[in-house]
Amino acid sequence: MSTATKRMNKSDLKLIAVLERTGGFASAQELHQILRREGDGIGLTTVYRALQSLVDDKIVDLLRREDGEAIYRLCGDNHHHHLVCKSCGDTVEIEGGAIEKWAKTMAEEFGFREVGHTAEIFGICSKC
Amino acid sequence: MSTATKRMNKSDLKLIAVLERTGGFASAQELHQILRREGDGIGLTTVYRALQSLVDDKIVDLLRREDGEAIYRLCGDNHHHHLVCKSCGDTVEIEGGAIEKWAKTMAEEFGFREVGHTAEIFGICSKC
DNA sequence: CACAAAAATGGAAATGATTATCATTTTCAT
DNA sequence: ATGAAAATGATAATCATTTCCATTTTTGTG
Ligand SMILES: [Zn+2]
Ligand SMILES: [Zn+2]
Ligand SMILES: [Zn+2]
Ligand SMILES: [Zn+2]
Repeated sequence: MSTATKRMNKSDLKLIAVLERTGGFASAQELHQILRREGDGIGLTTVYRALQSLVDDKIVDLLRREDGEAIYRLCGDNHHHHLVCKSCGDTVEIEGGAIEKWAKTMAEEFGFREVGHTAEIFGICSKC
Repeated sequence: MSTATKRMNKSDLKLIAVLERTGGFASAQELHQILRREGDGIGLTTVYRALQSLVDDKIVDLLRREDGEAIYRLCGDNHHHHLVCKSCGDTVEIEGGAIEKWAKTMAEEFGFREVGHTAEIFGICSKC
């Protein structure tokens, strides 16, 4: 059996730990700030490098915020979607069962692989 | 009959024309270069402004390249979603029947009104 | 342990897209 | 014509991400 040697340096592990702890998505800048706040003097460059390497190894997912900023999350995290109020900003986390199925079906139909998706709902909440 | 007042200035029309002519997606920088090459001295600022306005008016779609750069494309009037190849950028317009239902259901369940949604699927296409 | 080679690190500068400013020009209604 | 409002575009400012490069840490070997 060939061993898929994972080289995982200290920084990689740190980033994984933070991502586990925070859950969900975070940008490189945010992750860097969190680590700094916790007393870790890790450099921004290293954060970017570690994230890049984790993405290459398919350990974290890379998506984009609406403004184009890269955001990362641990692969395999059960993700959820959001229902956001355009007026007060209140947000509800919702399951996306139907979406997951839809994305998968569509991707298959058109022969896409390594598929991901984004989906958000926005409107005016009952309080507004 | 209510008048759907569309204010459409010269620059907006230029951008629409270029997008029609080129078809597919293009970034602001690319669109600017194309116009320049054709002898139009339009400024980059104006290109960004026009595109932003067209996006607001739902006349063009805004997506993201893999590197986060914004790309624009004329959008058909009927609401649809996209299946985008992360590698070559090829895009398939798809119907979102399941999504529409999901968004509506979720919104109702949580008492939201004036609801909209976004949903995109991305992956690697069969050619890549 | 000693020591050199390789890997990792991080500060500073460079890059590149997008946005903010602001003075000037064009459009428009009276 | 004429003043107000909208549009324009050059320039500077932002801000995330990359590059560079010098320094530090880790690792393998005798
Ligand atoms: Zn609300
Ligand atoms: Zn989902
Ligand atoms: Zn492709
Ligand atoms: Zn839809």
